[in-house]
Amino acid sequence: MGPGRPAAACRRLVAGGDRARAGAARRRAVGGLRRGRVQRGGHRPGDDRRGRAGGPGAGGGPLHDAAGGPARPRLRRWRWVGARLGRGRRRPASAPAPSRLERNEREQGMSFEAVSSRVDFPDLERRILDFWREHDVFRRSVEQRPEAELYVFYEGPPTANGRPGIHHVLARAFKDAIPRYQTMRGKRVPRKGGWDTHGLPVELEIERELGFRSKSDIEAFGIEEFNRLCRESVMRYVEEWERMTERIGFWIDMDDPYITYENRYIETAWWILRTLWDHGLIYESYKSVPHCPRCGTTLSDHEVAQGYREDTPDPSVHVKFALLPAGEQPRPLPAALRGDARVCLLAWTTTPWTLPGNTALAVQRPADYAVVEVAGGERLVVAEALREAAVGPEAPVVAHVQGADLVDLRYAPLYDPTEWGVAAMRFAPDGRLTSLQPGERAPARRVIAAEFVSLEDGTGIVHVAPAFGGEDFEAGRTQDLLFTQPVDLRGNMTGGPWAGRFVKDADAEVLDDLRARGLLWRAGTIRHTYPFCWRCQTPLLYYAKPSWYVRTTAVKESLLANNERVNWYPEHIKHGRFGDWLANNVDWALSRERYWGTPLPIWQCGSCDTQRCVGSVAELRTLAADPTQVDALTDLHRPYIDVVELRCPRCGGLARRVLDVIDCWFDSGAMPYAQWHYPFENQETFQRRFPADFICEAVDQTRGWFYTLHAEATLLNACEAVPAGHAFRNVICLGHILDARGEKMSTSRRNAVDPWEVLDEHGADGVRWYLYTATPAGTPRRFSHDLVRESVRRFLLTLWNSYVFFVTYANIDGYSPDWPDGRLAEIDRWILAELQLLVQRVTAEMDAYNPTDAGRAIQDFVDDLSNWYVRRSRRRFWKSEDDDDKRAAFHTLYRCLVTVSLLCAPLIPFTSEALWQNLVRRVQPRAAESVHLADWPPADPTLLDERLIADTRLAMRIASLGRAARQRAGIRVRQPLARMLVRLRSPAEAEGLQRVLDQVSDELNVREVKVVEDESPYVSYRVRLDLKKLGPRLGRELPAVQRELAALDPAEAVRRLRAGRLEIAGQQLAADEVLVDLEPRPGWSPASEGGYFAAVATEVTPDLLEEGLAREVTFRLQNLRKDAGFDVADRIDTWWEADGAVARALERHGAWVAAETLSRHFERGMPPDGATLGEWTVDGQAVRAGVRRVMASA
RNA sequence: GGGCCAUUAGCUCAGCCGGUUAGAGCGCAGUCCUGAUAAGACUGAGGUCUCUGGUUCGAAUCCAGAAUGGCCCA
Repeated sequence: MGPGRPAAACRRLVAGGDRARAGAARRRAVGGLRRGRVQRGGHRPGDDRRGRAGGPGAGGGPLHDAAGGPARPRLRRWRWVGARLGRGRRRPASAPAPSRLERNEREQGMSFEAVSSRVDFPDLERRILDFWREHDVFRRSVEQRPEAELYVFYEGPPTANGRPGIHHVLARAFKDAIPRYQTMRGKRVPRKGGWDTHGLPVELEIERELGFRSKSDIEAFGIEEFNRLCRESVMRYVEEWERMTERIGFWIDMDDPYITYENRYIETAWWILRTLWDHGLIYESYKSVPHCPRCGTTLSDHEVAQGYREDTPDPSVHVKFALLPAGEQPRPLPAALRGDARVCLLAWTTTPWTLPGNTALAVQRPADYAVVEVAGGERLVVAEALREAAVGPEAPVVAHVQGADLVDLRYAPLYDPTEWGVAAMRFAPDGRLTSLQPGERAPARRVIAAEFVSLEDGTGIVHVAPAFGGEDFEAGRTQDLLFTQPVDLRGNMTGGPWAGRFVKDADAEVLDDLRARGLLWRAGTIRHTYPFCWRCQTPLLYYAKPSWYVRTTAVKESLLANNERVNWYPEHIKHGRFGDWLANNVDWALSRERYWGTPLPIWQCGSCDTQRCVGSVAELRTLAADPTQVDALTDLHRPYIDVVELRCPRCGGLARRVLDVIDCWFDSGAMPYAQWHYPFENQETFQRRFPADFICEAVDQTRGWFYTLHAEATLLNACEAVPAGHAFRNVICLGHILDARGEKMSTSRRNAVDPWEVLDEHGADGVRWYLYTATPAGTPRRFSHDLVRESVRRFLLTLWNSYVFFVTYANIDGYSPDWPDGRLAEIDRWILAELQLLVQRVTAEMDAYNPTDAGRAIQDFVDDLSNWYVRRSRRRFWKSEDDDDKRAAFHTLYRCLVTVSLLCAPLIPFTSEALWQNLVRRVQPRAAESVHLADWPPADPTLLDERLIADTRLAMRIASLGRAARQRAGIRVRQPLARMLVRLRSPAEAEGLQRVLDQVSDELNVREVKVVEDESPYVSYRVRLDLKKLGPRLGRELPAVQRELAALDPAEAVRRLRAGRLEIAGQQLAADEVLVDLEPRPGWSPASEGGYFAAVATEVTPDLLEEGLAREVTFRLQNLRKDAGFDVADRIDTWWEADGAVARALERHGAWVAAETLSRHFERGMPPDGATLGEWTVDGQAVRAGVRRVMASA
């Protein structure tokens, strides 16, 4: 028997005896597990082998019994949560007296409910959900924390107009993690749900269902019924949202949510508007606005921002505007433009349909314009800088003029809509548009100078149509241009040959017409970025019309200043995307000419035009011409509110409401106030819960909710109506989930992944874990089943298996956390040190709103726990003596698992709960009833040992080197080797490795690991400079030193270096400034990496060989046991037949093999009938064996 | 046209306050280990660290420019 083996052998023998004593309970636990495997897996290969090997007798006796025959009732292992919860249901939550069943199990040593490694996470999660529901865990987790320790979370209301997609799961997963964490940190985190119910999306859904094509369809149908349908449709989706929300474990109070369509919510919105109105921050203006012709409404800036589409094809046309003859000009023509030939100004446009609205051409005053001659003697005027691009290089230039020379010249209109019956209008001195009075002369169409004219594309001459573009409108107002609007709000031409045509459809016909008239110079197609309606995908038109605005530009500086108080994650959003947005702030277009939304509370007098803003229902009643109309209102929406007329306080006339509703984004930004019906109710609650500590949404909300929240807070704060100018202190800004093609997922694009499919297959925790750890919150991520599956396997299953391992052996030994302490082994102190590091790290990351790195740290820890701690410690759990070492191992693993379940709780609430219930709650009745009612674990600095962590990392690294060395020599690990040499990077490392050396030798199956400094007998050398140290010292001298060192004999260099007298190129080099690598010599199999060197002695002596063969046979026997379906703890009789070295090995190491395989008898000879047989070739020899289970005597 | 972010192995991602031979997981090939593990280890194949310049003794890392992609703005 080889050195070090006898003791292990003895321990194993005793272990077998001890297991036998553990009795029936254990067999129920572990044996049942085996049965479950067969049942769940169906027909498995192992069954076949067993049948063949065992022959006819295999069907009866103990085998039959163990395989799940009728002899024992089946255990409900898969329902452990349910079983546990079932009991919990019947007893008062606060009086956890152990049931008789529990006591029985305790007496039998069953500390924990048996669990299987073959876990069904979705099933497990459903049971946990039942548990939470029945024990009201969410509510209690909030209410058990002191009110004084408030942590405020705002729920960004989902738009309830569509089904939830996987991208919503992402947002809700992140929204959930932080509040759960803060709760465990002792904070009270109320989480009031909310629903965004208003707006175009909802209307569109109904329009689609009713088959409507325009607003007039709605009017004809009736606003009352239309809005009723809108309200109903919203409730339809809310239910599915609630289901998804619960399923993924997002804890939010959905029993008392704020709903933006409720009267009290609307009333708060009115209060906000009234407050702003009183401070002059609301105004009406006639402006060019982005208009959706299908929805028939203005879009706000941030709505437009949602809908830009790149690569949109549009006409790209150069159009000729003929100058009027000299006689009709207000001043003499420049010489270059005189003559008989027709002179045209060449303008470029991508919207031919706007040409009928043209009333001016703009040039840049200081720019140089060329006059070129083209076919037919016609002359074209175009900016010199763009001449070649616009008319080609071949056209001869006949003259140059300045932009200034062109200003004020008159040209012939391409079309004159006034002839089609379209009103001619002009701007009044106050900026408002007025129709021309009869007899009033219209402003002439002429050339103007403008700043916005580009010399980078087009022709340097810009077609101006004040009815459409924003710059055009402003030019019209400031330069007194004629205004004609030949297009209606539905985007149809209102007169002329194309009356009734949609503008985009009219484009081609306009071009045909111009071509026929010789006014088209060139027509092509351009692909550019163009805005579309963010919901209905109709191309937007810029259209001049009256609209209501919030004067956000008045508080721009405050918006910026208040942003400084917000922590953005990722940080770059703050001064990047969001900061830029604020810096480029424009007034908020507030009104919408729609139906399902918060009614704009502005009434205008029919006689004197006086406008007033109403800030509450009570005020409305006081002002109403007929207060009973207000009393009768049960719904503040249109059309009911529209009938309320006010008595004008100035002239006594009747005032009617301006029929608009407001931008639904304003609703969402009103949420901090409106969710409490502030200031009409809950003043104190509001004060305590403003601003929020935390919000979280996807990055598109920078222009959406993040902005509206921030803007309304700043505006109200500027009005001194609320105590802070920022609505949130910390915000996680999530990157989008992309589909397989890398495109953003969204309901409107209909490419969203169905979350149910993913949740049903992988479980919520798996999905959550993937979402947290795959990429940092702010970066976009692709989503696929495979990625989630991998995440589950890599982390959840690893954690689960460590947990199963613990429970299995804890039950065998009747472990209980109240066992006395053991004496910690180095490996225990190591994993506990790692655990402290983990606690610190996870705490810091969660404090920094970084679940990603928190999760990754946990994942790394669990990997170490499973693949080093548990793997290396297995035998310590098998040992039977109730000694210090075993207790230490159990306590250590227990502590790790419990702590991990706490650390994971905010991220994977289900699995954490499962661990907690079984590991903690079951054996410690006074512990928190749920992991989510427990406190966050503190780090224990006394357990933190950085040195030990470094030493163990080193041991792992050396073990890896050793495995590589074995691999290279082709010697399997089961074959013991005599020696391994290790050369480390420093004496300090050598010292550190000493205390973990036995982990290395055991892992590598070498009898001795020797750390050497002078490795010269075994190796040759290679030397390199330590650049990190020498770089700063030597600088430019470094390459020379490097050259000379390379020329030196390495062995000589090492000798001199160790003698402290290595001088190269005039530089004295210290021992730690040169790195020495080692190269192999015969008899040793080396491996080296990163300055470390290891070599195993490759000689296999007969002694070593025999021990290796004994191990080999042991391994085969263990597999045979497994195939036979024996329980881990079953004792067996073993017969074997072999010759030669194998026989010698088994004779010599028989006792050890017997102990390892729990063999009561280990005999050479023919196995009897009924034994399970195995036959193998080991070391070239045939080996046969048979095993038979010994009936338990208990 | 402008801004922000990204670009590292076939895929998903680390690394990035400059340092020697750039890593992990998945996938692939082979070998091994294993009575907790549907796991694990080792080896191999697979990288011009997007490109071009610059700074530096030294650049995946810092700087400038470009390209590509995503998001946002105009």
